[in-house]
Amino acid sequence: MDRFVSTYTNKIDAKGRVSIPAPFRAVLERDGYAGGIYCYPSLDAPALDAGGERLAKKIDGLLAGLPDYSNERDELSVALYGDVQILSIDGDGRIVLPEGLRQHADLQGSVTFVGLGDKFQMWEPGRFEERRGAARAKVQDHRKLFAAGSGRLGGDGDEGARE
Amino acid sequence: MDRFVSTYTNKIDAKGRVSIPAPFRAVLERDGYAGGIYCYPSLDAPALDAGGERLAKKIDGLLAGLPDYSNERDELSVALYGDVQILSIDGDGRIVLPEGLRQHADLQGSVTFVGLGDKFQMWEPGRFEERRGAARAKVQDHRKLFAAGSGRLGGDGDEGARE
DNA sequence: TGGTTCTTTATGGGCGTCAATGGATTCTTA
DNA sequence: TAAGAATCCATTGACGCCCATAAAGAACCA
Repeated sequence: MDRFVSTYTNKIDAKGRVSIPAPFRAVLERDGYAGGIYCYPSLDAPALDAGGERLAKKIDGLLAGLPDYSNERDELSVALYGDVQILSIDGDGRIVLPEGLRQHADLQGSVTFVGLGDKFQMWEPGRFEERRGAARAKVQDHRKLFAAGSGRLGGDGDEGARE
Repeated sequence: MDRFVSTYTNKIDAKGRVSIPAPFRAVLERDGYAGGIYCYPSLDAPALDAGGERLAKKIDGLLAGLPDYSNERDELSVALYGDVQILSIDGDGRIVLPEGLRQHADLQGSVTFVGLGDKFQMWEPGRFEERRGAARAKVQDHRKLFAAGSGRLGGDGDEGARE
């Protein structure tokens, strides 16, 4: 497996260090680890997005689709690249979160790492719980669509009580 | 045979370990076992859903249709990937249930494994019995309707209590 | 068919390794 | 030289891995 999956919560110590969950580190290494992770404020949430080389390439890909010197490209470049920080991972698998990033996500005592496949996010644990609740509600809404389309996943109507 | 069928109840030991029923393990191995099972809280029941690679691919399939970096994708990712835990299976066919998952399903002393074809669920035995009872009642209702229609009267002793 | 042996499973426990965390020490650079 | 940053070291607790036991089931043989 080479995707970020699952959620973990780790502490920030007095120096602002946080351990990256070991499973995520494993993914990063497989992903062509170049000494650090790419990290930037999420565009639409009080959280940080982060990932390895694959994520960087995806961003490149997005920009490649837009014409050079277009307003759109400039804006996106700034939005995407402008706030990107490369955070180096120390010998013990920890990163230091710079003040700016920490502020955006309102991170203080601890951080929740959320695997999202190609990338992962870092959340203030409380806020993440809220978000998770909302996301679940949304999935419920979409369940009918899933069921109608690509086959059944997740909860199914019969509640498992069959024999 | 390559689907999860039947129900089994196993104990949780002092370390939080549970044996996965051997028949389920056999299915998992055939399913392209990659070192662990995918497990997440059921969206609409106090239970856990779990499965192997096949289940994981279904989740990927759901997300594959959505554009990168859309709000929608992020939200679904949170609910789908973010809630998923990969539980590794030890040499004796056991998994450890993390606190969060255990809470969702209210699991304490033992777990009932319920085969649902592509995946299986884990229930607190008492709760599962309730569900099963309710389901049976429904089945009975249906039977009465059938019986009234076709002449044959229900109400015999076995009450559909087979498995 | 009845009894016996062998295999598989579930379950409990011990132990070594690794990850997370906190603190100390060295290195850089202003 | 002092402040901040990066590296190294130490502790603790969790987790993976191995073995032991017992019960249940299957296969086997008389």
